[in-house]
Parts: sequence; structure tokens; C-alpha cells
Amino acid sequence: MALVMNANLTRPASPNLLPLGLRSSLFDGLAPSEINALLAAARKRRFPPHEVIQREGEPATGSFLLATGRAVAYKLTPEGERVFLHWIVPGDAFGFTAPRRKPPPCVATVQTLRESLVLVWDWESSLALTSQFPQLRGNACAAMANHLASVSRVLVARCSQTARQRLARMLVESADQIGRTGSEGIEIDLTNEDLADMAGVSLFTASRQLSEWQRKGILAKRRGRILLHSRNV
Amino acid sequence: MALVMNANLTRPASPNLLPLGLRSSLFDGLAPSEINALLAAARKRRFPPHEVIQREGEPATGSFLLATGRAVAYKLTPEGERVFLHWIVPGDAFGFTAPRRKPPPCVATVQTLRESLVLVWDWESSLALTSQFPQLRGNACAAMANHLASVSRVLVARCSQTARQRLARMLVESADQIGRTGSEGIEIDLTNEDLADMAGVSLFTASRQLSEWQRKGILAKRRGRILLHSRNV
DNA sequence: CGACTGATTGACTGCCCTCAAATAGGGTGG
DNA sequence: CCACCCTATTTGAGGGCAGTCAATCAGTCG
Repeated sequence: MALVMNANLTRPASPNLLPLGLRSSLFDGLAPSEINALLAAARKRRFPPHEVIQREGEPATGSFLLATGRAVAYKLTPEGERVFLHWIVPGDAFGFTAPRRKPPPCVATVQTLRESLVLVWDWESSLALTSQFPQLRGNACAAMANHLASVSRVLVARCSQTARQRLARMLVESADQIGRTGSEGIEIDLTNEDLADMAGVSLFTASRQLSEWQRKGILAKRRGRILLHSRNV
Repeated sequence: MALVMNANLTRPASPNLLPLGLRSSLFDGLAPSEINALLAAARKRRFPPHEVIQREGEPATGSFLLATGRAVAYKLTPEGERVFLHWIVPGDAFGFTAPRRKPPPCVATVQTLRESLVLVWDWESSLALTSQFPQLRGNACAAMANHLASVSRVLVARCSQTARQRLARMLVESADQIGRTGSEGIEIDLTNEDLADMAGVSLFTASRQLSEWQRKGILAKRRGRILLHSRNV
């Protein structure tokens, strides 16, 4: 029951097509020559941590594929609160739009968490490539469908779950997505504030709830890190 | 600032292509002969009021285009609460998915409000048509992008707005979408309960808030109907 | 060993939901 | 035309979840 359904690895493309060993469902069903054409058209761009790759509302002037690193997609409320949508991990594509004359506005903001390597296609070449390779358009379409499903799940979670439930859910999903399995459980590098933002909960509610779970022995806390003993909720 | 951005009439197709005079952005950029091929492949189906056309979670075995009538798209929480997504008006397409081997599950439930005429393409012909006409795939993709933007707006509204604000917003949007302009303002055929469901607010909160607005002279209420004097909020 | 940032804890507040009970529209049948 | 019923709606009282504010504590890094 993952909240985040990213566009990675449903059917693996041929392995090691890139020097990076990058796999992505964006390449599903494409011939190696076609993939090479894609890669040739892409610019590789390196982003430092906490850098905005695309900003909600601005024209979608490019399409992206995360090669290495990590990023997060979120929306901003008029009051400036961030509404977490999903993590973006290597292999995930974003910024693809329906074919139009003009770039439509971005739906969400995407920001790196750590140093990341991103393949970038500008608007024109993205348009050209997706019209040249119908399979690619289909794959981009599938990525959009996944985003739609993902946002829908976030919506339902926000509408029907309590603060405690949303926190629990975010913990489990973050463990799946960005957790490192250690000797005593799953370690997640997140501050209380990160977790609170993602779950849509105040910093204090998050702190109180996490403390309660720690008292019950479900997890242990270090500064800026959470150690989840098991994934039961 | 419409919450609902449906797939209608961005650039009009040639007029009166159908006996119904149906226009839809689904036909954008298609030649008349192509549109005829589309229509020939479609089955016309009439739904009585309050009939479910597609149900969330079930395989998306068809693609739809509403010709006449009205419908609503919503999601269900595990507790059975309905989360309103958007109205569906004539010209709106829904149920289109990314090209896949198997039909993916529907993202939302779509239900008629009144008797409606719907064009239906089954899974196979939908797949065949969208691969035959790249422009059609693009248009279906655009419809999906609109749904994504729409759900995102609902999400942000749910996360950042108070009950009062959400009610106001739903009133204005419903006025745009399904209101009839009368002599004294815009009439909307909605019960308190409908409005409360859509805004994600309890029946009582809706009643209290509407009464307050009525006292202030912003609107008048009849049983099962709301008369909005102006659209200011 | 400061200093800064992250985390904790308690007290208070407020929005909005729940429940109960009464009221009013509006159609229907006599 | 009126009585009646079903449903929509109103209104009040009470309560709970979770947010806000304030003050303190603790970990890490220079």
C-alpha cells in the first residue's frame, strides 16, 4: 500500500544502457537505438542539494529524468505551506506534458534533496521525441497517470486520516522509499520538521506522536534521524 | 480561478460534427474524417440519473465522452466518505488511460446526476484508435493532465482552506459549472447535503454557514436550491 | 566550550464535528 | 383546498483533535 507510485521499474529496460546503469520505465519497450537517440538529445545537468528543478506555475520548459540523487515533489498553498506529493528517486520521470503549442504551467514544484544528476530535454526536443516515438509518448503518459494516482491517494489520505495516521503512513512510506536497512531496523534521515511537513501536521504534533511511539518501543530517535524497528503500524 | 478545469472547448473543433452538435477538445486538431472514424467506433449509451459509469479501483474497461447530461467524479475514502473531484459536463472526456497491455484500475468513480448520453469506446478500440491517431493520444493525454491539475487544486484547497472557504469556493465553482442564470442571480440545484459533501464539511457546518450568508444577503435559499445574488466571495 | 539548530513539554485555544431535537417545504392524496 | 408525511433544514449544547505559543532542553559542530 505504497502512497508513492513512481515511474520506476515496472518492466526493466535492457540493463546498463547507460554508463550510469540507469533504468527507467520511460524506456519501456524502446529499442536500444531509440534509447540512444533519447540519451543523445538529453543534456546532463547536475543539481546541488535543495535546488529547485521546476517550480509550480512556471511554464514546463523541460522534461526530466532523475539519474542519481533524490528529489521531492510538492505543491505550495497560498499561505506558503508545502503539501508533500511524493519522493522522486532515480529512474523517475517528471515534467512531461501533453503535446501543446506552448508549454503549460508546471503542476508541482520539484526540489532536490541531495546532489542529483538529471537528464534534461528541452521543450522542443521533448516534443519532437515524443512525436517521433509513440512508445515514448505512451510511457510519458503512463508516468503522468502514476502521478495522478499518487496525488489522488494523497488527497484521500489528507481527507480521511487523522494526524497520527498520516504520520504513521509517511513513516512507513519514507522507510520504503528512502530508508536504509541497518542492523536494528530501518533508518530514515528525516527531521521532525520534514516529517511534519510531509504529513501535513504541526511540528509539535509530530514530536509528541513520535515520542509516544518511542515510549512504546516502536522506534528510536536520533537527532535528524529515525530508526524504525519494524514496519508495523 | 476555476477549480474544475475540464476538457472542453479550448480550441473549438469544427462545429456540428455530430447530430448532437457536440464539441470536445478530444477532437482538437483531428480531421473530420478522423472524427467520423472515432464516432463510428463509439457506442452511444444512455445512463439514467445516479448511475455509476465507472467505479474507482475496477479495471478501466472503457473510455468515455459525455455528450449530454451531467456527471460527477469523486473518490471514496476507506470510511466511505465521498471526496468530490469535479463535475463532468458535455464535451468532457474521461476513462482514458496510458497505453498498456491490461486496463489499469480507474482512479475515480464517475456517476451521472441526470439522464446522460455517453459515447463509449471499449478498451481494445480505444487502444487501437489512440495508436492510430497520435493527435488523439495527445488529446487524451491533455485530458489526463487537466484531471491531474484539477485533483491537485482540490488537494491544496483541502489542505489550506477552512470549512467556510471551501464552501464558498464550491458555491462559486458550482455556479460556474451547473448554475442557471435567472432574473435574481444564479440558481444552483444543490441540497445542503450535496454542498457539504463536495466541500468536505459536515451537514451542520454547511447549514450554519449558508444561513449566515443568507442573513448577510449574499444568497437566498429554497429547499434543494440556492440562489446566489452575485459571485463575490 | 559556546552557539545554533532540533526537539520537548505544558497550557491554552479554536474550529468544526457529533448528537439531539425541533422546524419547515412541498408534494400527494383525499 | 386541506391534512399529512417525508425529507430537508435549523439551532443549540458539548466535546475532541490538533494547532499555536512559550519556554526549556539537548545534540553537534565549530
